[in-house]
Amino acid sequence: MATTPNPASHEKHRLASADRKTAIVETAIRLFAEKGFRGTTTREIAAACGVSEPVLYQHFATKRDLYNAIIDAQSQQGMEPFERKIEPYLAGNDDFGFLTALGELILDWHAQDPGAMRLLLFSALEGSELTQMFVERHADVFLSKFSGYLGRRMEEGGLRRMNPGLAARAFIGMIGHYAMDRQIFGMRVEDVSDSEVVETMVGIYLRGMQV
Amino acid sequence: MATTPNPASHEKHRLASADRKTAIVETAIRLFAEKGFRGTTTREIAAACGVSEPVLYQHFATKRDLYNAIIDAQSQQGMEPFERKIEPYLAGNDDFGFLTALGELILDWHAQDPGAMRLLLFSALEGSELTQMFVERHADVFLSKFSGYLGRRMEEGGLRRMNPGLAARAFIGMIGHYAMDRQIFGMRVEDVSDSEVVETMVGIYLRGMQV
DNA sequence: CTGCTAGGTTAGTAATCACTAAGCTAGCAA
DNA sequence: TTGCTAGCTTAGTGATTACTAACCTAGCAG
Repeated sequence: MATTPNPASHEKHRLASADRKTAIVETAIRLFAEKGFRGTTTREIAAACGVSEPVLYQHFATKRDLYNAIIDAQSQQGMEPFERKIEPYLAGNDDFGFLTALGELILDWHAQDPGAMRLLLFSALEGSELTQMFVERHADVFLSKFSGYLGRRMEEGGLRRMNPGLAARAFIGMIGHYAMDRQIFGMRVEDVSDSEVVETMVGIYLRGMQV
Repeated sequence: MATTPNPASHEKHRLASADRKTAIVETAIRLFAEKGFRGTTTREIAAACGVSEPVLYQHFATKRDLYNAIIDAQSQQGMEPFERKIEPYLAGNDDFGFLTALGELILDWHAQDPGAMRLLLFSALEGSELTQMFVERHADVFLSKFSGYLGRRMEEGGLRRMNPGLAARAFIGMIGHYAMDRQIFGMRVEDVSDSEVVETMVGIYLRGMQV
Protein backbone atom coordinates (compact mmCIF):
# COMPACT_ATOMS: atom_id res chain seq x y z
CA MET A 1 0.00 0.00 0.00
CA ALA A 2 1.47 3.30 -1.01
CA THR A 3 0.97 6.11 1.46
CA THR A 4 2.05 8.53 -1.24
CA PRO A 5 -0.20 11.62 -1.01
CA ASN A 6 -0.72 12.38 -4.69
CA PRO A 7 1.88 13.18 -7.25
CA ALA A 8 0.17 13.75 -10.57
CA SER A 9 0.07 10.06 -11.32
CA HIS A 10 -1.88 8.80 -14.30
CA GLU A 11 -2.92 5.66 -12.49
CA LYS A 12 -6.53 4.65 -12.24
CA HIS A 13 -6.71 5.88 -8.65
CA ARG A 14 -9.39 8.23 -7.45
CA LEU A 15 -8.63 11.87 -7.90
CA ALA A 16 -9.49 14.89 -5.81
CA SER A 17 -12.40 16.84 -7.23
CA ALA A 18 -10.28 19.68 -8.61
CA ASP A 19 -7.78 17.29 -10.19
CA ARG A 20 -10.52 15.28 -11.86
CA LYS A 21 -12.09 18.45 -13.16
CA THR A 22 -8.77 19.52 -14.67
CA ALA A 23 -8.34 16.11 -16.27
CA ILE A 24 -11.83 16.28 -17.77
CA VAL A 25 -11.23 19.75 -19.18
CA GLU A 26 -7.90 18.78 -20.73
CA THR A 27 -9.38 15.71 -22.38
CA ALA A 28 -12.45 17.60 -23.57
CA ILE A 29 -10.33 20.37 -25.10
CA ARG A 30 -8.55 17.77 -27.22
CA LEU A 31 -11.76 16.10 -28.36
CA PHE A 32 -13.75 19.28 -29.00
CA ALA A 33 -10.84 20.64 -31.04
CA GLU A 34 -10.73 17.43 -33.09
CA LYS A 35 -14.42 16.98 -33.75
CA GLY A 36 -16.33 20.06 -32.60
CA PHE A 37 -19.15 20.32 -30.10
CA ARG A 38 -21.70 18.30 -32.01
CA GLY A 39 -19.15 15.72 -33.13
CA THR A 40 -17.96 14.91 -29.62
CA THR A 41 -20.07 12.72 -27.33
CA THR A 42 -20.09 12.78 -23.55
CA ARG A 43 -19.42 9.07 -23.65
CA GLU A 44 -16.21 9.66 -25.59
CA ILE A 45 -15.01 12.30 -23.17
CA ALA A 46 -15.69 10.08 -20.18
CA ALA A 47 -14.01 7.07 -21.77
CA ALA A 48 -10.93 9.11 -22.72
CA CYS A 49 -10.74 10.26 -19.09
CA GLY A 50 -11.05 6.70 -17.83
CA VAL A 51 -14.22 7.45 -15.89
CA SER A 52 -17.95 6.98 -16.39
CA GLU A 53 -20.29 9.61 -17.78
CA PRO A 54 -21.95 10.72 -14.53
CA VAL A 55 -18.58 11.98 -13.30
CA LEU A 56 -18.70 14.68 -15.98
CA TYR A 57 -22.04 15.86 -14.65
CA GLN A 58 -20.67 16.25 -11.13
CA HIS A 59 -18.42 18.99 -12.46
CA PHE A 60 -20.52 20.49 -15.27
CA ALA A 61 -24.29 20.64 -15.38
CA THR A 62 -24.51 20.08 -19.14
CA LYS A 63 -22.28 19.25 -22.07
CA ARG A 64 -22.75 22.85 -23.25
CA ASP A 65 -21.53 24.11 -19.86
CA LEU A 66 -18.32 22.12 -20.21
CA TYR A 67 -17.85 23.44 -23.74
CA ASN A 68 -18.48 27.04 -22.75
CA ALA A 69 -16.03 26.79 -19.85
CA ILE A 70 -13.40 25.52 -22.27
CA ILE A 71 -13.98 28.13 -24.97
CA ASP A 72 -13.99 30.86 -22.36
CA ALA A 73 -10.74 29.72 -20.75
CA GLN A 74 -9.00 29.04 -24.08
CA SER A 75 -9.87 32.39 -25.60
CA GLN A 76 -8.65 34.26 -22.55
CA GLN A 77 -5.38 32.42 -21.98
CA GLY A 78 -4.79 32.16 -25.71
CA MET A 79 -4.57 35.89 -26.19
CA GLU A 80 -2.47 36.57 -23.12
CA PRO A 81 0.98 36.22 -24.74
CA PHE A 82 -0.11 38.65 -27.44
CA GLU A 83 -1.00 41.35 -24.95
CA ARG A 84 2.21 40.72 -23.01
CA LYS A 85 4.81 40.51 -25.77
CA ILE A 86 3.36 43.20 -28.00
CA GLU A 87 2.82 45.85 -25.33
CA PRO A 88 6.48 47.05 -25.24
CA TYR A 89 6.40 47.89 -28.95
CA LEU A 90 3.16 49.87 -28.91
CA ALA A 91 4.65 53.15 -27.69
CA GLY A 92 7.86 52.94 -29.71
CA ASN A 93 8.66 53.20 -33.40
CA ASP A 94 10.49 49.94 -34.07
CA ASP A 95 8.29 48.85 -36.98
CA PHE A 96 10.52 45.96 -37.96
CA GLY A 97 10.80 44.66 -34.41
CA PHE A 98 7.06 44.99 -33.84
CA LEU A 99 6.04 43.20 -37.00
CA THR A 100 8.61 40.45 -36.57
CA ALA A 101 7.52 39.80 -32.99
CA LEU A 102 3.86 39.79 -34.00
CA GLY A 103 4.46 37.48 -36.93
CA GLU A 104 6.38 35.02 -34.75
CA LEU A 105 3.65 35.18 -32.13
CA ILE A 106 0.99 34.24 -34.64
CA LEU A 107 2.96 31.28 -35.99
CA ASP A 108 3.94 30.18 -32.48
CA TRP A 109 0.33 30.31 -31.39
CA HIS A 110 -0.62 27.89 -34.14
CA ALA A 111 2.39 25.63 -33.66
CA GLN A 112 2.31 25.43 -29.89
CA ASP A 113 -1.39 24.66 -29.59
CA PRO A 114 -2.63 23.25 -32.89
CA GLY A 115 -6.06 22.64 -31.42
CA ALA A 116 -6.74 26.25 -30.46
CA MET A 117 -7.51 27.43 -33.98
CA ARG A 118 -9.70 24.43 -34.67
CA LEU A 119 -11.56 25.05 -31.42
CA LEU A 120 -12.11 28.69 -32.33
CA LEU A 121 -13.22 27.92 -35.88
CA PHE A 122 -15.57 25.18 -34.74
CA SER A 123 -17.15 27.49 -32.19
CA ALA A 124 -17.57 30.22 -34.80
CA LEU A 125 -19.14 27.88 -37.35
CA GLU A 126 -21.31 26.10 -34.82
CA GLY A 127 -22.63 29.44 -33.63
CA SER A 128 -21.35 29.50 -30.06
CA GLU A 129 -22.24 32.86 -28.55
CA LEU A 130 -18.83 32.91 -26.89
CA THR A 131 -17.15 33.46 -30.24
CA GLN A 132 -18.71 36.89 -30.54
CA MET A 133 -17.50 37.65 -27.02
CA PHE A 134 -13.99 36.56 -27.92
CA VAL A 135 -14.03 38.75 -30.99
CA GLU A 136 -15.24 41.80 -29.10
CA ARG A 137 -13.07 41.39 -26.01
CA HIS A 138 -9.83 40.23 -27.56
CA ALA A 139 -9.59 40.24 -31.36
CA ASP A 140 -11.16 43.66 -31.87
CA VAL A 141 -9.22 45.12 -28.92
CA PHE A 142 -5.92 43.83 -30.19
CA LEU A 143 -6.64 44.92 -33.74
CA SER A 144 -7.47 48.42 -32.56
CA LYS A 145 -4.15 48.63 -30.66
CA PHE A 146 -2.28 47.51 -33.75
CA SER A 147 -4.25 49.93 -35.93
CA GLY A 148 -3.54 52.71 -33.41
CA TYR A 149 0.18 52.05 -33.65
CA LEU A 150 0.13 52.09 -37.45
CA GLY A 151 -1.97 55.26 -37.50
CA ARG A 152 0.45 57.07 -35.21
CA ARG A 153 3.43 55.94 -37.28
CA MET A 154 1.67 57.29 -40.37
CA GLU A 155 1.19 60.68 -38.73
CA GLU A 156 4.83 60.68 -37.67
CA GLY A 157 5.76 60.16 -41.29
CA GLY A 158 7.34 56.73 -40.73
CA LEU A 159 4.67 54.91 -42.72
CA ARG A 160 2.59 55.81 -45.75
CA ARG A 161 -0.84 57.25 -45.02
CA MET A 162 -3.71 54.86 -45.58
CA ASN A 163 -6.59 53.23 -43.67
CA PRO A 164 -4.78 51.87 -40.57
CA GLY A 165 -7.42 49.23 -39.91
CA LEU A 166 -7.01 47.76 -43.36
CA ALA A 167 -3.24 47.92 -43.04
CA ALA A 168 -3.39 46.03 -39.74
CA ARG A 169 -5.65 43.36 -41.20
CA ALA A 170 -3.37 43.01 -44.21
CA PHE A 171 -0.39 41.99 -42.08
CA ILE A 172 -2.30 39.70 -39.76
CA GLY A 173 -3.88 38.05 -42.80
CA MET A 174 -0.55 37.39 -44.51
CA ILE A 175 0.74 35.39 -41.57
CA GLY A 176 -2.53 34.03 -40.22
CA HIS A 177 -3.76 32.67 -43.52
CA TYR A 178 -0.46 30.89 -44.10
CA ALA A 179 -0.76 29.15 -40.74
CA MET A 180 -4.38 28.23 -41.37
CA ASP A 181 -3.75 26.79 -44.82
CA ARG A 182 -1.13 24.59 -43.29
CA GLN A 183 -3.02 23.47 -40.22
CA ILE A 184 -6.69 23.41 -41.20
CA PHE A 185 -6.50 22.52 -44.87
CA GLY A 186 -3.30 20.52 -44.67
CA MET A 187 -1.85 22.35 -47.67
CA ARG A 188 1.67 21.37 -48.50
CA VAL A 189 3.85 24.35 -47.80
CA GLU A 190 7.26 25.44 -48.93
CA ASP A 191 10.19 23.83 -47.17
CA VAL A 192 11.05 26.88 -45.13
CA SER A 193 11.35 27.60 -41.43
CA ASP A 194 8.84 29.73 -39.56
CA SER A 195 11.41 32.49 -39.14
CA GLU A 196 11.96 32.56 -42.90
CA VAL A 197 8.23 32.92 -43.38
CA VAL A 198 8.07 35.85 -40.97
CA GLU A 199 11.18 37.42 -42.47
CA THR A 200 9.81 37.23 -46.02
CA MET A 201 6.37 38.54 -45.18
CA VAL A 202 7.59 41.33 -42.91
CA GLY A 203 9.93 42.22 -45.77
CA ILE A 204 7.09 42.57 -48.24
CA TYR A 205 4.78 44.35 -45.82
CA LEU A 206 7.25 46.82 -44.36
CA ARG A 207 8.59 47.86 -47.75
CA GLY A 208 5.01 48.24 -48.89
CA MET A 209 4.15 50.44 -45.94
CA GLN A 210 7.21 52.64 -45.71
CA VAL A 211 7.26 56.09 -47.28
CA MET B 1 -39.28 11.46 -70.92
CA ALA B 2 -41.31 14.50 -70.05
CA THR B 3 -43.02 16.13 -73.00
CA THR B 4 -43.60 19.17 -70.78
CA PRO B 5 -40.30 20.95 -70.09
CA ASN B 6 -41.72 22.33 -66.85
CA PRO B 7 -40.30 25.65 -65.73
CA ALA B 8 -39.10 25.63 -62.13
CA SER B 9 -42.48 26.06 -60.48
CA HIS B 10 -42.44 26.19 -56.71
CA GLU B 11 -45.89 24.66 -56.35
CA LYS B 12 -46.48 21.55 -54.30
CA HIS B 13 -46.91 19.46 -57.42
CA ARG B 14 -44.92 16.38 -58.08
CA LEU B 15 -41.58 16.98 -59.69
CA ALA B 16 -39.65 15.00 -62.25
CA SER B 17 -36.85 13.00 -60.71
CA ALA B 18 -34.08 15.30 -61.92
CA ASP B 19 -35.90 18.44 -60.79
CA ARG B 20 -36.54 16.99 -57.34
CA LYS B 21 -32.88 16.02 -57.06
CA THR B 22 -31.83 19.56 -57.93
CA ALA B 23 -34.22 20.98 -55.33
CA ILE B 24 -32.85 18.64 -52.67
CA VAL B 25 -29.27 19.57 -53.47
CA GLU B 26 -29.98 23.29 -53.37
CA THR B 27 -31.73 23.03 -50.03
CA ALA B 28 -29.05 20.77 -48.58
CA ILE B 29 -26.28 23.15 -49.65
CA ARG B 30 -27.92 25.91 -47.64
CA LEU B 31 -28.39 23.78 -44.54
CA PHE B 32 -24.97 22.09 -44.61
CA ALA B 33 -23.34 25.51 -44.98
CA GLU B 34 -25.29 26.83 -41.99
CA LYS B 35 -24.80 23.95 -39.60
CA GLY B 36 -22.31 21.49 -41.03
CA PHE B 37 -22.72 17.80 -41.80
CA ARG B 38 -23.26 16.62 -38.25
CA GLY B 39 -25.44 19.58 -37.36
CA THR B 40 -27.89 19.03 -40.20
CA THR B 41 -30.49 16.24 -40.01
CA THR B 42 -32.06 14.42 -42.91
CA ARG B 43 -35.43 15.33 -41.41
CA GLU B 44 -34.58 19.05 -41.69
CA ILE B 45 -33.51 18.74 -45.29
CA ALA B 46 -36.67 16.87 -46.24
CA ALA B 47 -38.90 19.34 -44.41
CA ALA B 48 -37.17 22.32 -46.03
CA CYS B 49 -37.77 20.67 -49.41
CA GLY B 50 -41.43 20.06 -48.58
CA VAL B 51 -41.10 16.30 -48.98
CA SER B 52 -40.71 13.30 -46.69
CA GLU B 53 -37.39 11.71 -45.76
CA PRO B 54 -37.55 8.62 -47.98
CA VAL B 55 -37.54 10.89 -51.04
CA LEU B 56 -33.96 11.86 -50.18
CA TYR B 57 -32.96 8.21 -50.22
CA GLN B 58 -34.36 7.71 -53.69
CA HIS B 59 -31.71 10.11 -54.96
CA PHE B 60 -28.83 9.51 -52.56
CA ALA B 61 -28.04 6.22 -50.82
CA THR B 62 -26.87 7.89 -47.61
CA LYS B 63 -26.67 11.31 -46.01
CA ARG B 64 -22.90 11.18 -46.54
CA ASP B 65 -23.46 10.54 -50.25
CA LEU B 66 -25.59 13.67 -50.54
CA TYR B 67 -22.96 15.66 -48.66
CA ASN B 68 -20.11 14.36 -50.79
CA ALA B 69 -21.98 15.15 -54.00
CA ILE B 70 -22.47 18.72 -52.77
CA ILE B 71 -18.89 19.29 -51.64
CA ASP B 72 -17.63 17.83 -54.89
CA ALA B 73 -19.86 20.03 -57.07
CA GLN B 74 -19.29 23.17 -55.01
CA SER B 75 -15.52 22.89 -54.96
CA GLN B 76 -15.41 22.39 -58.71
CA GLN B 77 -17.79 25.12 -59.78
CA GLY B 78 -16.47 27.43 -57.05
CA MET B 79 -13.00 27.59 -58.53
CA GLU B 80 -14.09 27.96 -62.12
CA PRO B 81 -14.24 31.79 -62.25
CA PHE B 82 -10.71 31.90 -60.82
CA GLU B 83 -9.29 29.76 -63.57
CA ARG B 84 -11.22 31.71 -66.20
CA LYS B 85 -10.59 35.30 -65.17
CA ILE B 86 -6.99 34.86 -64.06
CA GLU B 87 -5.76 32.93 -67.08
CA PRO B 88 -5.30 36.01 -69.35
CA TYR B 89 -2.90 37.60 -66.88
CA LEU B 90 -0.69 34.57 -66.36
CA ALA B 91 1.41 35.05 -69.48
CA GLY B 92 1.66 38.85 -69.27
CA ASN B 93 3.41 41.22 -66.93
CA ASP B 94 0.55 43.43 -65.72
CA ASP B 95 1.23 42.94 -62.01
CA PHE B 96 -1.23 45.59 -60.91
CA GLY B 97 -4.00 44.30 -63.15
CA PHE B 98 -3.39 40.71 -62.08
CA LEU B 99 -3.39 41.42 -58.37
CA THR B 100 -6.41 43.71 -58.57
CA ALA B 101 -8.40 41.15 -60.53
CA LEU B 102 -7.39 38.39 -58.12
CA GLY B 103 -8.24 40.47 -55.06
CA GLU B 104 -11.65 41.33 -56.45
CA LEU B 105 -12.27 37.69 -57.31
CA ILE B 106 -11.56 36.59 -53.75
CA LEU B 107 -13.87 39.21 -52.24
CA ASP B 108 -16.56 38.52 -54.84
CA TRP B 109 -16.37 34.82 -54.15
CA HIS B 110 -17.14 35.44 -50.49
CA ALA B 111 -19.81 38.06 -51.15
CA GLN B 112 -21.65 36.24 -53.90
CA ASP B 113 -21.88 32.89 -52.15
CA PRO B 114 -21.48 33.43 -48.41
CA GLY B 115 -22.14 29.77 -47.73
CA ALA B 116 -19.29 28.44 -49.83
CA MET B 117 -16.55 29.33 -47.35
CA ARG B 118 -18.56 27.95 -44.44
CA LEU B 119 -19.14 24.73 -46.39
CA LEU B 120 -15.45 24.40 -47.14
CA LEU B 121 -14.38 25.15 -43.57
CA PHE B 122 -16.93 22.75 -42.13
CA SER B 123 -15.78 20.00 -44.45
CA ALA B 124 -12.15 20.63 -43.53
CA LEU B 125 -12.83 20.63 -39.80
CA GLU B 126 -15.17 17.65 -39.92
CA GLY B 127 -12.54 15.69 -41.78
CA SER B 128 -14.26 15.11 -45.10
CA GLU B 129 -11.85 13.34 -47.40
CA LEU B 130 -13.07 15.55 -50.24
CA THR B 131 -11.38 18.57 -48.69
CA GLN B 132 -7.98 17.08 -49.34
CA MET B 133 -9.05 16.42 -52.93
CA PHE B 134 -10.17 20.03 -53.32
CA VAL B 135 -6.85 21.27 -51.97
CA GLU B 136 -4.83 19.08 -54.28
CA ARG B 137 -6.91 19.57 -57.41
CA HIS B 138 -7.73 23.24 -57.15
CA ALA B 139 -6.09 25.24 -54.36
CA ASP B 140 -2.60 23.82 -54.86
CA VAL B 141 -2.91 24.04 -58.63
CA PHE B 142 -4.01 27.66 -58.55
CA LEU B 143 -1.36 28.59 -56.01
CA SER B 144 1.32 27.03 -58.16
CA LYS B 145 0.15 29.04 -61.19
CA PHE B 146 0.24 32.24 -59.14
CA SER B 147 3.66 31.31 -57.73
CA GLY B 148 4.86 30.55 -61.24
CA TYR B 149 3.81 34.00 -62.42
CA LEU B 150 5.55 35.70 -59.53
CA GLY B 151 8.70 33.62 -60.00
CA ARG B 152 8.88 34.54 -63.68
CA ARG B 153 8.35 38.23 -62.90
CA MET B 154 11.19 37.99 -60.38
CA GLU B 155 13.51 36.54 -63.00
CA GLU B 156 12.49 39.24 -65.45
CA GLY B 157 13.50 41.82 -62.86
CA GLY B 158 9.99 43.21 -62.41
CA LEU B 159 9.69 41.94 -58.84
CA ARG B 160 12.16 41.44 -56.01
CA ARG B 161 13.62 37.98 -55.69
CA MET B 162 12.20 35.88 -52.87
CA ASN B 163 10.37 32.59 -52.31
CA PRO B 164 7.51 32.85 -54.85
CA GLY B 165 5.30 30.43 -52.94
CA LEU B 166 5.49 32.52 -49.81
CA ALA B 167 4.89 35.69 -51.80
CA ALA B 168 1.78 34.18 -53.37
CA ARG B 169 0.42 33.08 -50.01
CA ALA B 170 1.09 36.50 -48.58
CA PHE B 171 -1.21 38.23 -51.05
CA ILE B 172 -3.97 35.65 -50.90
CA GLY B 173 -3.82 35.81 -47.12
CA MET B 174 -4.16 39.59 -46.99
CA ILE B 175 -7.43 39.52 -48.88
CA GLY B 176 -8.73 36.12 -47.83
CA HIS B 177 -8.27 36.67 -44.13
CA TYR B 178 -10.09 39.99 -44.32
CA ALA B 179 -13.07 38.30 -45.94
CA MET B 180 -13.04 35.48 -43.41
CA ASP B 181 -12.87 37.75 -40.40
CA ARG B 182 -15.89 39.53 -41.70
CA GLN B 183 -17.96 36.53 -42.71
CA ILE B 184 -17.02 33.74 -40.31
CA PHE B 185 -16.18 35.69 -37.17
CA GLY B 186 -18.51 38.61 -37.81
CA MET B 187 -15.80 41.11 -37.01
CA ARG B 188 -16.80 44.69 -37.48
CA VAL B 189 -14.83 46.07 -40.37
CA GLU B 190 -13.92 49.49 -41.54
CA ASP B 191 -16.58 51.38 -43.45
CA VAL B 192 -14.92 50.94 -46.81
CA SER B 193 -15.99 49.42 -50.10
CA ASP B 194 -14.55 46.18 -51.40
CA SER B 195 -12.72 48.02 -54.14
CA GLU B 196 -11.04 50.26 -51.57
CA VAL B 197 -9.93 47.17 -49.69
CA VAL B 198 -8.43 45.66 -52.82
CA GLU B 199 -6.84 48.98 -53.79
CA THR B 200 -5.21 49.44 -50.38
CA MET B 201 -3.91 45.91 -50.10
CA VAL B 202 -2.66 45.71 -53.68
CA GLY B 203 -0.95 49.03 -52.95
CA ILE B 204 0.90 47.63 -49.94
CA TYR B 205 1.75 44.34 -51.61
CA LEU B 206 2.89 45.62 -54.98
CA ARG B 207 5.11 48.31 -53.49
CA GLY B 208 6.50 45.64 -51.16
CA MET B 209 7.27 43.34 -54.07
CA GLN B 210 8.61 45.76 -56.63
CA VAL B 211 12.35 46.24 -57.06
C1' DC C 1 -62.56 4.92 -68.75
C1' DT C 2 -58.76 1.59 -67.25
C1' DG C 3 -54.28 0.18 -65.86
C1' DC C 4 -49.61 1.21 -65.00
C1' DT C 5 -45.81 3.41 -63.00
C1' DA C 6 -43.11 7.25 -61.28
C1' DG C 7 -43.26 10.04 -57.31
C1' DG C 8 -44.64 10.24 -52.90
C1' DT C 9 -46.31 8.97 -47.88
C1' DT C 10 -47.03 6.58 -43.24
C1' DA C 11 -45.16 4.37 -39.75
C1' DG C 12 -42.00 2.36 -38.27
C1' DT C 13 -36.61 0.16 -37.10
C1' DA C 14 -32.27 -0.24 -34.18
C1' DA C 15 -28.76 2.70 -32.65
C1' DT C 16 -27.12 6.52 -30.29
C1' DC C 17 -27.66 10.78 -27.92
C1' DA C 18 -27.47 13.81 -23.34
C1' DC C 19 -28.54 13.06 -18.94
C1' DT C 20 -29.95 10.74 -14.18
C1' DA C 21 -31.55 7.78 -10.06
C1' DA C 22 -29.70 4.85 -6.98
C1' DG C 23 -26.22 2.54 -4.86
C1' DC C 24 -21.29 0.95 -4.12
C1' DT C 25 -16.51 1.58 -2.05
C1' DA C 26 -11.87 3.44 -0.96
C1' DG C 27 -9.76 5.54 2.51
C1' DC C 28 -9.55 8.79 6.27
C1' DA C 29 -11.10 10.25 11.21
C1' DA C 30 -12.27 8.62 15.61
C1' DT D 1 -12.24 -1.60 14.19
C1' DT D 2 -16.22 1.36 12.89
C1' DG D 3 -18.62 5.01 10.51
C1' DC D 4 -18.74 8.62 7.28
C1' DT D 5 -18.31 10.72 2.99
C1' DA D 6 -16.18 12.04 -1.40
C1' DG D 7 -15.53 9.81 -5.65
C1' DC D 8 -17.22 6.68 -8.55
C1' DT D 9 -20.25 2.95 -11.13
C1' DT D 10 -24.31 0.36 -12.90
C1' DA D 11 -28.17 0.59 -15.33
C1' DG D 12 -31.11 2.82 -16.96
C1' DT D 13 -34.53 7.30 -19.07
C1' DG D 14 -36.96 9.54 -23.11
C1' DA D 15 -35.63 11.95 -27.22
C1' DT D 16 -33.51 11.95 -31.61
C1' DT D 17 -30.78 9.95 -35.19
C1' DA D 18 -30.11 7.78 -40.12
C1' DC D 19 -32.49 4.81 -42.66
C1' DT D 20 -36.37 1.42 -44.51
C1' DA D 21 -40.51 -1.70 -45.56
C1' DA D 22 -44.80 -1.29 -47.22
C1' DC D 23 -48.24 1.13 -49.19
C1' DC D 24 -50.69 5.01 -51.69
C1' DT D 25 -51.95 8.01 -55.73
C1' DA D 26 -51.61 11.54 -59.47
C1' DG D 27 -51.67 11.57 -64.02
C1' DC D 28 -50.58 9.77 -68.52
C1' DA D 29 -50.73 6.01 -72.40
C1' DG D 30 -53.93 3.05 -74.65
